[in-house]
Amino acid sequence: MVTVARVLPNVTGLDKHFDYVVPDQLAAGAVAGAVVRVELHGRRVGGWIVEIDPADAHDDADLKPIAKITGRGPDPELIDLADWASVRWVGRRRHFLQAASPHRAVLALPPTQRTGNVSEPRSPATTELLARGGGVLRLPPTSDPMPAVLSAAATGPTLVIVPSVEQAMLLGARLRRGGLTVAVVPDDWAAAAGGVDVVIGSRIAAWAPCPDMAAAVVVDEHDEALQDEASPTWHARDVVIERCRRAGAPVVLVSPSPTLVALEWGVLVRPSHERERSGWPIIDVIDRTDEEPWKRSLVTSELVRHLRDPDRVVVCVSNTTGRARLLACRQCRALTRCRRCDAAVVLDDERRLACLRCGTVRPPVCLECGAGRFANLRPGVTRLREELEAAANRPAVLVTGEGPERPEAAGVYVGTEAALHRVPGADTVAFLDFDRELLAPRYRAGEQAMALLVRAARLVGPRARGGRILIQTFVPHHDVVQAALLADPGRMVEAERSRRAMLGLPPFGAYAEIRGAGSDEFVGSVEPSGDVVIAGGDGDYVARADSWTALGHTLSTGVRPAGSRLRIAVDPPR
DNA sequence: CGGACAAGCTGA
DNA sequence: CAGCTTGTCCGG
Repeated sequence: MVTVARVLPNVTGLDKHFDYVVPDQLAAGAVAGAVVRVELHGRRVGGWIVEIDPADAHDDADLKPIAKITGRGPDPELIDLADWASVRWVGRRRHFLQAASPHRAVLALPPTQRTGNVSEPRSPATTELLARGGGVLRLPPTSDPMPAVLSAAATGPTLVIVPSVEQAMLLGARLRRGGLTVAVVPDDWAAAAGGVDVVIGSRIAAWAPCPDMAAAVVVDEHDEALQDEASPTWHARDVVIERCRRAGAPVVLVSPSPTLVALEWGVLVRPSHERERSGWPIIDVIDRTDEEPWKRSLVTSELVRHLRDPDRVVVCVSNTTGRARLLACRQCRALTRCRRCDAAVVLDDERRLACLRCGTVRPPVCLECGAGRFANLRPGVTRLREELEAAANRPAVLVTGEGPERPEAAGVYVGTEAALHRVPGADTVAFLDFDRELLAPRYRAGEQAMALLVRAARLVGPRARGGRILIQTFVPHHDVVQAALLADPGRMVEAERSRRAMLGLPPFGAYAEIRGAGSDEFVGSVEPSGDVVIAGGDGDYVARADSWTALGHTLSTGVRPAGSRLRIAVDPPR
């Protein structure tokens, strides 16, 4: 009786498994998840054992032997999770198994190093949520997630996801100083697999080993960095939720402004309004409808007053990279908005007003006053820095994605969103043209705009330390603006919920974009089923369904044409 | 994916 | 019909 191992080769474009014989001398390491090398079509390729002695094994006597066991890989639970994710995000299993594997070969695991030492103050709210089986914890932007993580770690081995590698290293170091054993993945993959108190990392940690996992914490659940922007567009929050559901472990999603997906998934616990308010900076809303829109100046008198304060470091943010143009009625000054979904609309080639978010098209007539002439409010690009420098009477430094990682020190910075990442500290953040974020033609625009405010809040600090955010907008009563102003992110939820429910958008529906060379053939090969609707044409499609499983299973029946550069993006962030 | 091989095309 | 290109299939 020979042992047969089913192997998934780590070869791009091939998502099939093959059976091999396990030679006696390799029997010890030939377990499900092991990283191996096998001969395939005359070449040595890497791969993973996905199953030992499968029931439907290739029964030919001439199976080739496994050539080598390279090292450890994902446990069987993670292999199953990769199968689930390959349907959920219509990706190849290989992609997820790679995420679940160490970067360098791991031959043996270090011994378990668990202390269970949790000494520092914890978060009673987290403890309560964990006891209830998990949920959503809203914390103001300037408060520390560490107590929540400690509360989880007090229950046993804990998986922690944070948005960036730097945050993982920082929080990991703090947890170590607190006496816990910590594996920062992917570097400490072997230690994580051996067993530690806390396994922590960026989104890839959703796939990290965490034996006997007792709980998981996702820090900054709203952060876009938790989703892979390349296809498959998997989201670490959703992977962790499914992983913990299977393992019977509770998850706590922590965020200053939880997404609608999180709020639909679990119960919300939030701090007292006083505590939440004190954790936000002061928000000043500058209503731009007070000015003449065709003057196009982003340099308002209120902004100038702040720029001229020599004691404050001011960061001015204006995202000029976006394509969406902003129009206002020349007669009544009202911003042109979509009648159906409220997003900003643009003039298309046929001089109609087109919504880039929901596709609704209407004649070029102002909804407020019926006039037919519009002013383009799109501001200038690099000239802005000069304008602000002149207005501020002190030097202003330009900060963009192309510039240096650390800009030279200055009192005034002007830049794109990158400035919020690169400027080391500030007293005031001014969003010169917040409507571009707020009304962007993406269904998550509101949440993404709120995420920018959260980032700005962390840069300037809480109101007690003088932290201040200026928001220049034509829509001062927008839910997102009001939510920030009142330090109550819950205020933006209801409107968002009903809009998404009406349009069948996540979490009330599932959708995916299919585009690129080969998409016409792919869409033609999909077997229609259930409520899945695919619309579009000419290499650009949108598929919709009531649920992710229906969508994923249906799209998985599609055949990717050989050599196609097809991109299937399930719930893409942008 | 990338090699093998079959079918299709060309020029003598 | 050799010699070459193009396309499709398959791998254990």
